[in-house]
Amino acid sequence: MRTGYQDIKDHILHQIRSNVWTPGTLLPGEIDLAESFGCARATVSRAMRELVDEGILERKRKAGTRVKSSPTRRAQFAIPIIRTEIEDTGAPYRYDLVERHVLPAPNWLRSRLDLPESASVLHLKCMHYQGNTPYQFEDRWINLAAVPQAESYAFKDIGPNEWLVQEVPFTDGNLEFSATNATEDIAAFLGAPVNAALFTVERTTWLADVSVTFARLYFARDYKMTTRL
Amino acid sequence: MRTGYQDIKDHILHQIRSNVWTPGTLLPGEIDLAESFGCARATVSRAMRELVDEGILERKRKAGTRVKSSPTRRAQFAIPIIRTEIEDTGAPYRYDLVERHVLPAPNWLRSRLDLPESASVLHLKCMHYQGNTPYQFEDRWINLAAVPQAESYAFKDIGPNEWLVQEVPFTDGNLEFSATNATEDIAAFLGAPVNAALFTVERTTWLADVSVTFARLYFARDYKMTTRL
DNA sequence: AAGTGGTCTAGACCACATT
DNA sequence: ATGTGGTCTAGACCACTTT
Repeated sequence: MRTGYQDIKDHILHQIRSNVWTPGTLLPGEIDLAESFGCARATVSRAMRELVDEGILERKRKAGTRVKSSPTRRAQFAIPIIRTEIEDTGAPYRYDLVERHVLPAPNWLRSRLDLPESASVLHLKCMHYQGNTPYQFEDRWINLAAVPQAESYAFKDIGPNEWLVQEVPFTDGNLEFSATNATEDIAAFLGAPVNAALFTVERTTWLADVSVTFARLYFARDYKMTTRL
Repeated sequence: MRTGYQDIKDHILHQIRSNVWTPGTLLPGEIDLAESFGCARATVSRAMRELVDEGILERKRKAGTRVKSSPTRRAQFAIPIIRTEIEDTGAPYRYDLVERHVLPAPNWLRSRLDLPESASVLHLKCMHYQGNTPYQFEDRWINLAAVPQAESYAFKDIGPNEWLVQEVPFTDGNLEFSATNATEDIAAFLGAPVNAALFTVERTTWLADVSVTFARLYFARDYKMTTRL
């Protein structure tokens, strides 16, 4: 069998794991490695490039390739559609629209989404259930200038999360994870005591230079988001 | 200038963003695209492969390449060394060891780390400050069977996080993000009211089949972890 | 100036999933 | 059986960074 880029990745990882190549170590150059593996330089190159992507190695021209000293391993996690996430647990998914209003964008939202003073937004409050258990409370704001068709959509059966994903492409976004003490309102919706610590995700998405939507997602008590390193 | 893989990525992303290629659309094959761009197939291949890695496209042999219908874009975030994270803000970093004990592993930890009944662990409580402001309370458990040299290390000046990163390689790990109500103890350390919602990270790391360490990190109030999509 | 990684090419063969 | 992506090669030239 021929030596593939995956074999080289494995070999490098093995050297690191067995402490042969410790953080900071300078690895042999691509040409040397290619020779010792008996493969083309491009193959070594791909292996090393992927290890850089995975946060294991650092490369600089002329300086060579080193084992990253603070292995800033990048955790990746997917942002699933909530319906899928719940259905994957085997439980039925249920969605409820709690409130729906069109209104002028409040100031805090205007500054967050960089909206003009005249901006009009659609504000939705929704509940997502796992079976009969409250799962997430969604506080969603949609920029009607960017997504005018949202104004005529009821969101009675399909949540804004899912609808937006299908309807509107986006180019950029950011996520903020934090913890929030449950207000009376939200506590009631989620069936949690007032002041319970809730895992909270705030998400903003943009289509090029235009902000599309902002959402605050409050998860039920004891929710944990998990990811692998 | 020659057409590079980055140009092709940009072009594909542009088609998607301008709704020419909507979710589900079948893209031309590599050979066709290579011809229309006037480049080698390998170049197109790399562009598409990276877009798959980024969660934009889906590929299946024989079936071709499609725009992913539920753009499960993967958020990536780095797990920095806390000292670096703080120093990057411009503020000085301060570390304090609060408690340090060697003890038999409690049951909950044994089951979490898959430790034998006789296992002995090092338990540390530490505080991390940003300037004089409490930043994070760290509750750390180290498997002394995996890291015997920890027993003789004082952790007075360097935190276990940083020490472990330099000292012990790891192969796997997982992260859990959640929200916790501050207990009296932790509230005092972090200067927060009792019951304040604290963003919490639980991290387990393994070296092959041996568990290395488990940590609970409680962040100060209002901490937000941010990442881009 | 020189050495390293970064990218591209043109061609080849392989592996897999559908037909 | 066929068509698609997946990978590899051998060589070339470029770009960056250090000396």
